[in-house]
Amino acid sequence: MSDRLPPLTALRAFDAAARHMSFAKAAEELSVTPAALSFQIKSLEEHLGAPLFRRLNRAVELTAAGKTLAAGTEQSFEGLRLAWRNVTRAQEENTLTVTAGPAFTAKWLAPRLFHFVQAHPEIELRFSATLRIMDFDRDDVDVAIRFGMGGRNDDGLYSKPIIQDWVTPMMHPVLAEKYPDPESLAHAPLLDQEDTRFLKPALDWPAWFRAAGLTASPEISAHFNQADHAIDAAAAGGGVILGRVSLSERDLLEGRLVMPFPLALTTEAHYRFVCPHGTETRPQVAAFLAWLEAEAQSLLAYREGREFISAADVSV
Amino acid sequence: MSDRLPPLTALRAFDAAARHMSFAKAAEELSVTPAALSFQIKSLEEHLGAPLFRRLNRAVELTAAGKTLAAGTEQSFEGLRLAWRNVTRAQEENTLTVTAGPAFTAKWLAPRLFHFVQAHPEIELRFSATLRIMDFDRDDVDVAIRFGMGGRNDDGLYSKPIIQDWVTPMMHPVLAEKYPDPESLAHAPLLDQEDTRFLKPALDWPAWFRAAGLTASPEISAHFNQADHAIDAAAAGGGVILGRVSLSERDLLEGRLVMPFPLALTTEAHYRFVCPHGTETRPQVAAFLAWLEAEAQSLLAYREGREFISAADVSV
DNA sequence: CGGATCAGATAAGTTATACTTAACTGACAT
DNA sequence: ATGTCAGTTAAGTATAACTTATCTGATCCG
Repeated sequence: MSDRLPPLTALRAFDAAARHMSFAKAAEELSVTPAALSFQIKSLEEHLGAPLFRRLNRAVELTAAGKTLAAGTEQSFEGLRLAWRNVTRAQEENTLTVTAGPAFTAKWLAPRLFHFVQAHPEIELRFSATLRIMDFDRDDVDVAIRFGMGGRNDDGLYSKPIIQDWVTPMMHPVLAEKYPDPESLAHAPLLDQEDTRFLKPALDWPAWFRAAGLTASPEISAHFNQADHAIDAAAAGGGVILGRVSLSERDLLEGRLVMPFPLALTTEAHYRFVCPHGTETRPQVAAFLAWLEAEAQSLLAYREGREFISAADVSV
Repeated sequence: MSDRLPPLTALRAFDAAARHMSFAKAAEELSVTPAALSFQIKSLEEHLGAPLFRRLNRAVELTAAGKTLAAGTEQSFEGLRLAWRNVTRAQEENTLTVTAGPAFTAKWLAPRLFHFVQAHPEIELRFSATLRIMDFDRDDVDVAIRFGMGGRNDDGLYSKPIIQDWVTPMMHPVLAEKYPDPESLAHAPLLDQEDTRFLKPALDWPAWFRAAGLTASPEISAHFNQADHAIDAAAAGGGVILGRVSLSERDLLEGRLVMPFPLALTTEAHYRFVCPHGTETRPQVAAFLAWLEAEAQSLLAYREGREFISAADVSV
C-alpha cells in the first residue's frame, strides 16, 4: 500500500467537521457552502471505503473510523496552521533586509541607523553588505541600494534613484593648507578609489584635472579597492581623495575632511533603491524608501556655491 | 490576521521539496511533473510574499522563511500520513462487522463461528445482533443478514439470497412419542414464534394445519417474540414449534429436536446477504459471502424425503 | 573546449477538483 | 399542521492543478 494521502481539501473539511461536530459550522470556518463540505466529506468516505460520520439528520457523530482519523488530523492541521502562522508572522513582522555596497553601508546607511530606528522603532533593519549583485529570486533580501547607471541587473525590478552623486577633492584641513589651490594638487598625495573604475565616462583624477584645466598629470600615491577605506585614510591626513559627498558626509560634518575647491564633477551614475516589483508597497519597504528619500535631501545643501561639470564633458 | 492556510496542495509540494531538497524528487514522490511542482512552490511563495527556496540552478536550498516553515510542515504532514494510514489500515484490516437478527445470530451464525475462524483466521468477525434494519450510511456495519422478502429496505444495496427456508413441526423426542401423527398435534402444546408474523402469506400453525388437511384449530400454549427462545423451549420438551430448519440445525443434530412429519411449508421469505454496492468485492466481504453460501449448502440435506407445500397455496 | 546532461522555470493548453445555486429530505420545534 | 434547521444531491460554473513543450544556465564529461 502506497503512502498517498487523499485530497487534502477533503481531509481539511473532515478535520473542521470533526472539531465542530457540525458540517454547517465547519463550512463557515472554511468559507465554503455546506453543500461543498458535505461533498468533501462524502468523497473522503468514498476514498476510504467506510463512513466517517453517522448522519443523525440534524447532527452528526463520528464513527469508529472517524474517531481514529480525527485523533490524528486535529493536531496535524493545528501544526500546519502554527507553521504557517510562524512563517507569515516572520514575514509580516517589520523586518527589512537591505543590501548595499560595503562603503555605502558603512559610510551612509550605518551612521543613519539611529535616525531610522528612531523614526521607525517597529521595523527591524538588517544589513547585508556586499558588492555582489543580489538576485531577489535567489537571495533573501527585501531591498537593495545599488550604485551605477542602472540597466540589465534591474530588469523586472522596481527601481528609483535616491542620490545623484558628484565628486570633488576632499582632504584633511591640514593638507588643505598645504595645497591651497587646484594647481597645487599636481604635487599632492592623491588617493585612487577603484570602486568607481567601472563607470563610463570616467570619474577619476584625470577627469577632474581636465575639468580644472590643469595640464599636469595627477600622481596617484595609493589605491584602495573599497571607498570607505580611502575616505578613512584621507580623514587621517594620508592624502586627497576625489570623494563622493554622500559617502563623506559624516567626515565633512565632523571636520575631518574639507572640500576647499568649488569645482565638482557630476555623473549619471547614482545610488538607487531597488526591490522586486510589487513589494514596494509593503509597509516597511515603503517606509524605508520614504526615509531614504528624506535623508538624501540633506545632501542637496552641499551643492550650494559649487561649480559642476559633467564627467561626460571632459571625457577623452 | 485570519488563520487561513494557503492551498494545501502547495503546502504539500513545499513539504516534499523541503524533505528532498529537490523539486524533481519531490515531483516524483507526488506523481506530478516538475513543472507542476515548481509552479506550486512559486504560488506558495507569492501567497507568503517571500521566497522559500534559493534556486542554485541545479539545486535548491531553503531560505530562513523556508526553514521556519519546513520545521512545522514536516511533522504535520507525517502526522497526516500516519492518521490516514491508521484509518485505512483499520479499514483494510480483515475486520468484518456483521449484523443479523438475534435468533439467526445465536442459532446459525454463532455456532458456526469456529468454522469461519478456522477457515479465515485473518478475518476478525464482529457481530451486531439486532432486529433493527441497519442503515449502511448511518451504522458502522459491513454486512447484514436479513430475513424476509426483500424490498425497499434493500434499495441501493447489493443483495443475494443465502437460505431459502421452510418450516415443519419440531419437538423433543419424548413429545414425538406422545404425539406420533399430525392429527395428534391438535392436542399438543404448540409454541408460537412472533418474529415471522409479518410474513404474507402467513407461515404459522393455522397454515400448517390447512396444509395437512386438519380441520381442528391449533391451540397455542405459549408465545415467544424471539425465535431462539422458542427453539430452546421446544428442545427442553416444553412444546412443539413450527421450526425453521436453519435455526434449529444444531438442536436437530444433537438430538434435542426431531422432525417426525414429512410435511413442510415453504415460503418466498429467505435469509439474504446485504451490503453496500461496491463493497461486495472487498476481500473479507467476498470471503464471508462465499463461506455463508458454502455453509448454507448443508441445509439442503434436510430436504430429502420431505413433502413441500407452499404457504401461498394454503393461505386464506 | 565543445557538446551533452540536468534541474528548475515558464507559457499555453487541458483536465478535473472544488466550488456555487437550487431544491430536496427528514427530524425537531412551535 | 406548519415552519425551521442541518445535511444531501443534481446540475452548472470557475479555477486550481495538471500536462506538454520549450527554454535557461550551470555542471559534467569526453
